[in-house]
Amino acid sequence: MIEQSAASYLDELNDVQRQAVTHETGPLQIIAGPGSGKTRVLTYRISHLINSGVKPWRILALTFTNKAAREMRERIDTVVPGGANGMWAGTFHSLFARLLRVHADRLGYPNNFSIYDTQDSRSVVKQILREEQLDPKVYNVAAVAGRISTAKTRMLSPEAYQLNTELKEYDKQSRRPLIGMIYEKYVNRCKRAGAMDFDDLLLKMYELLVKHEEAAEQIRSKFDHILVDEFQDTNHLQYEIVKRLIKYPESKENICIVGDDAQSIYAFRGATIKNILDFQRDFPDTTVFKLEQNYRSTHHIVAAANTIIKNNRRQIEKKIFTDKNIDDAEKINIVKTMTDQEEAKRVAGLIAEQKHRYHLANTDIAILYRTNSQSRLFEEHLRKNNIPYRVYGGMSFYQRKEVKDVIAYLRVIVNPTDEEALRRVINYPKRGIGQTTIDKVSMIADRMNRPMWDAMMTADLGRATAKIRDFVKLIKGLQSVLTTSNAHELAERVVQASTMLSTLKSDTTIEGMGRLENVVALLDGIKDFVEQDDVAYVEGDDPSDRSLAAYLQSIALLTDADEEKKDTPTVTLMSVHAAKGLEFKSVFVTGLEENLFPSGMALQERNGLDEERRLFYVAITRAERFLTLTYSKSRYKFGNMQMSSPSRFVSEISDENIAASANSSSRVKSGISGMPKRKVLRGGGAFKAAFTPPKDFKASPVSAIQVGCKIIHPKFGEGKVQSLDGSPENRIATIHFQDLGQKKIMLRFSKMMVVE
DNA sequence: ATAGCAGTAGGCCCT
DNA sequence: CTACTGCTAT
Repeated sequence: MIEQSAASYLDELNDVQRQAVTHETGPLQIIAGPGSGKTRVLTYRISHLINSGVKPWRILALTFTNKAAREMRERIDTVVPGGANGMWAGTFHSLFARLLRVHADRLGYPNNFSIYDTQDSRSVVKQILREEQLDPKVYNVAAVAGRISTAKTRMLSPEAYQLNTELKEYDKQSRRPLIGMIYEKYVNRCKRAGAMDFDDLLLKMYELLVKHEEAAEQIRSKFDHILVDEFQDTNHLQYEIVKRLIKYPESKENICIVGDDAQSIYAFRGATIKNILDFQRDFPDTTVFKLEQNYRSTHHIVAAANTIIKNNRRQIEKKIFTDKNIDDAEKINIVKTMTDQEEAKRVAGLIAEQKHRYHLANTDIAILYRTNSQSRLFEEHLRKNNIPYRVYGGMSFYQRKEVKDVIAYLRVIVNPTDEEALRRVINYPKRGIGQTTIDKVSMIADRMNRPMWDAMMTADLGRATAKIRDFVKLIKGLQSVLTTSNAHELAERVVQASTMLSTLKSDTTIEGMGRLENVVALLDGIKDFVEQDDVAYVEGDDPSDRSLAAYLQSIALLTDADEEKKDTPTVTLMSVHAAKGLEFKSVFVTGLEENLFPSGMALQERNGLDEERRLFYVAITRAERFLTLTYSKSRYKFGNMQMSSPSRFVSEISDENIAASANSSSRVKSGISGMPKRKVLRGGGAFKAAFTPPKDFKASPVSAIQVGCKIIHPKFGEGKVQSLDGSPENRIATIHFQDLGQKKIMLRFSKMMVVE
């Protein structure tokens, strides 16, 4: 029986793929180039394991997005009908959250702990900064939260952070010496709120495995096989956890990691290729397979990808090849425009043309960009051309205010100590509880060393006491039906009882109606969740956890890539990061300009350019047949028109793979030498403070500002650059202004135009 | 003490 | 462009 079903799928594989799929026990590493059938190998391998008698619930498959896990499940089901039932497949965060629900009490958290998203985390930091009266300009919220996140990923406790000289020194240099103290307060706040942030889901899992042997043993013994997808994008902490799950006495070390160092694009948030190298050290018996045959793209695209990635230093050696040597395969098209507007217009036009000429469906086409803010112009022009599209990323459904509000109510009902959720709804809809009262509650809570909720139930708050008690009563009333009603019924009660529904209904503006629609859509979504019963059965777990807590957990950990498709087939607009793992017949990679792609920030970081190049590699290898690269000579940035030069990546592609229409004249070599010369412009220098910039004022890129340049500053007027100081990203120019004398200016924040 | 408004400063990278 | 801050009316 095994042989028969085996034959049907093993025949679909090439030699290397088959060896990887049928490899029996012991550590396994699969290096998988783009389009090399990685997902197929992974799903067939799991199917094969199940066919050979491994119980699905003893398999742990860690993916990067929930969508990837879902698709894996579906594909396994087509090979082994019903086979994926009970398999542990999901993201690191979602599976660990599930395991932590069982063991949270050992770590001092309630089992119904909340999950703080990035916004919540920042809001906690902001509270602390306000209380400590730290200058928000110096202590930038995002930067502080970023430092805390880095510390957690490096497994440093607040105490360890305080003792780490390197971190201390860095903080001192960036004039934020108190980050260690803020970190400590942050951790206490989260703990008091019974909340874990995204990093905690990993960190606490690690803590559980290291410090709580009984729980660790229980978790380890659940799994016979562990598979990790996109291993190149895991961070150190994730790898440490995986190691502790699989390395123990008598372990068969059935671990399979799949990845491609050339597609590592998350170093900026701690992913490290070092994990791959460490893996070979930690598991010396590892069998390695390299999937090098590309089944996705034409030879032009594969050739371009190979040429580009060769420019990177140190990488695992491999040569991607294809036998799709179609003679008339379309070469790569390069489109150059004068403005970003025109770029969007051309792309929309080309899409219309391709659809017509090659009978492409909307879903065959994707527009990729480096930053989400670039989507706006494409949307505009696609609309003009009546091409349906869908933008992924950016503000997702669950990040909208009204949706977050409903969810915040639900969070408070499940876990009233969740302070971020509480703060969100304590005065929404308006019930006369202002900042002063909230601050007072917070202070009392601090003194009691208890959650705000406790203070709200008991403390005397003067005039506001009655209002607060009413709110407490509202929440308690909803809590009392928590066990008797399902998540959907409860959510309906919430919007009624909180008067959110009537408040929204009374708003008859277009936006107001949209908000109401969103809330209704959310309720529908909760209903779907409650009614859906095809969720994996997991041995030892509640087979059908449709509870409100389970719902909240599932939505807290959604990623951009998980957004559901609408019914209408659409053209896809997304960032290159979000496009990882996807493929399209026709791909437009846009905004290929220096300081955009590669991004200016990345260029200043060590190894930043290499990561940008890998990102470009990922972008172009998404294409099956048609690849169009676009760039513009100018672009609006920060509300200013900026000149831009073509990305160096474009010139790294060999001419033989580029379509003839994109002749040499459009292939401008990158560099800023092409800066147009400008006449000296005299602004209204007569009044010192009231300088008005000339009409054709255009900010020049920072790189264009050199010692000796004459510049015009929009406020200070004309001046001459005396000297440049500081790091490249924090370049400080000393400028002698005609009217104001010497001034030091941070180039990052000011917009100046070079005149000579 | 709270709510709504208007002006302003900071900031647009990817999770 | 937008998310905060401070002001003013209630």
